[in-house]
Amino acid sequence: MVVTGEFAALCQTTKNTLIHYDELGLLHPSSRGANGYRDYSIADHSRFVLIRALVESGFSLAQVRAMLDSPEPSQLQELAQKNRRELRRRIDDLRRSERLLAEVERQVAEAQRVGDRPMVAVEQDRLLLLAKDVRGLVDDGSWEAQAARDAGMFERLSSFGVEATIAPYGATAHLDASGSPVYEDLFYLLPSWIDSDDELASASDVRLVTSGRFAKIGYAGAYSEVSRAYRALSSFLEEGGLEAEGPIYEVSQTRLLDTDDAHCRCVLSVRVRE
Amino acid sequence: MVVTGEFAALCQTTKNTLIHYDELGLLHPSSRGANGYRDYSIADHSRFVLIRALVESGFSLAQVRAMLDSPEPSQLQELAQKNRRELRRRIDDLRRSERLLAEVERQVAEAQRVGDRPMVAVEQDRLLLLAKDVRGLVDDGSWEAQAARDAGMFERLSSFGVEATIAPYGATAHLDASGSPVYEDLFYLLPSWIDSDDELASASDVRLVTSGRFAKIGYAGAYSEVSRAYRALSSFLEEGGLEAEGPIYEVSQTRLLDTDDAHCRCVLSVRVRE
DNA sequence: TTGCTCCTCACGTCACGTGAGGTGGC
DNA sequence: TTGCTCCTCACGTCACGTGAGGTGGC
Repeated sequence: MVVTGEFAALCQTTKNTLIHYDELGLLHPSSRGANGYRDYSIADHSRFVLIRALVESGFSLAQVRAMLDSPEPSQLQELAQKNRRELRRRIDDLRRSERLLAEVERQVAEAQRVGDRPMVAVEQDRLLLLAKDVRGLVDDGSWEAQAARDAGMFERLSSFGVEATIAPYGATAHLDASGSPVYEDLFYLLPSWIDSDDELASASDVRLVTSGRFAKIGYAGAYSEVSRAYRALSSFLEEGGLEAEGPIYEVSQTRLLDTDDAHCRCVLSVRVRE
Repeated sequence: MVVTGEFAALCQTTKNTLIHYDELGLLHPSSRGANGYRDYSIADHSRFVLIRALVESGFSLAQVRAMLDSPEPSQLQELAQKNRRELRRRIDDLRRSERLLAEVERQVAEAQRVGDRPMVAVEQDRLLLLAKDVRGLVDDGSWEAQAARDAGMFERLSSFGVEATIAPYGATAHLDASGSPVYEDLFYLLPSWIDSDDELASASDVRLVTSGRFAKIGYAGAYSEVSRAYRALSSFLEEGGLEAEGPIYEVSQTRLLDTDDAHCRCVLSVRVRE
């Protein structure tokens, strides 16, 4: 007598699942004991494994039941083809998600590596996707106008795939007389696996920041006091006799950790003349 | 004003999902109209896309909420790593399922191609997994003994992966004086993508049927009358002056179509001397 | 007014999971 | 008797889907 618990262990599943399938008429045990105990056979195991394989291929329990109840060859063929296409789509989606998670890991590691001690490091090429009309994105005029801009930005972002949606974003800035930042362009930093060789770099809203030596400093704290990091960076340049070239890039590396103004983490970097 | 329906379209989702997330506190619209209408902003879109990316990476809504509520870098890192491993596992599973569906397609196509007209065709190498103690698998002595055999067979089968579970199965046979089949060994036909080069071929319960020319005939009907196919195959050999060599392989190609004895589809094949 | 949206309950669905209360075999 | 299983309701869960009944803007 192969009873429910034992059979569940053989099938690497739970009793509840077997009882559920029994209730649905998907898998009745081939016999019952005098005491009402379910008694499974090898044929039941074959059927169970088949059911599981189909369920994991994306069929619903109802579909599986229909297939096992009236197995028409041509219909089966059609279903298999349809589900295989669906499976391939899901595999592609999951691969994109995997890249997303890899990017999250990379960003968090980077944020932890760059502390609040300034340093000079070599950066690779970086692609910035510029957000037009910065004022409109920071302040907001009318909701309608913002919605229209939003729609354009949404589309442009999604054209880079899901990963772009957690792309680090930031702004370019220069310093005013008092050493406080004045922002110029808002941008998204495109993921490093996007190649800068192709047509992208020539798009009007994409800017390539070529590789080179950059002075960098990390900042974690309230966003309202980010200017302290700017001052620390200035002091570092001055003390090291380094000459800045071009704008300062303020990048919020980890969108995920960036939930309110009180807990902001970002990295400032500026190119230094060789 | 970017209202629920409009925002849902921008997000490629449904109103219900947005309302659900609002109720869960996962994504409150950044403001409400005087009439109670939800009003979404670009920040809400960023948050939504982030939520979706995380959900599709395998996080539950509760997990996503926890991450967005208190984003601890080290905890996030850990979660991302864990989910990435899980994702890779799921991708592998889906790829196996995809191969399973491809095998289903191949089998159904094969079953439709081999009609009930006998023919001679070249077959590639085939690997048979032999089921020991045929009598025990067909008749059954005690349930206990069968369960013990089952367990062994189950394990052996699962060692070939999920696809093996819909592997065509069958039996070898020879003909008695009246031209009816006498069965010898029960076997499973291992999927064609399993390579015969490795240690497999030397296992005691695996038999390699080398490639060559085979006489074949398909059969669809009640299993109780399968001997008609055997007789048709015999006649075909006789009329063509072909000499059979070795056993006749009776293979039920499509486990999926094989739900009861009344609707059986199988293929008979036997090697012909060159 | 018509046709469209929006809102809030409230219940349904899918594939199970989880006790609750009672029985059965060693 | 103790400790284990088994059984059958019945209700819970997760991520939404689906009307039901009422309101609001052009």
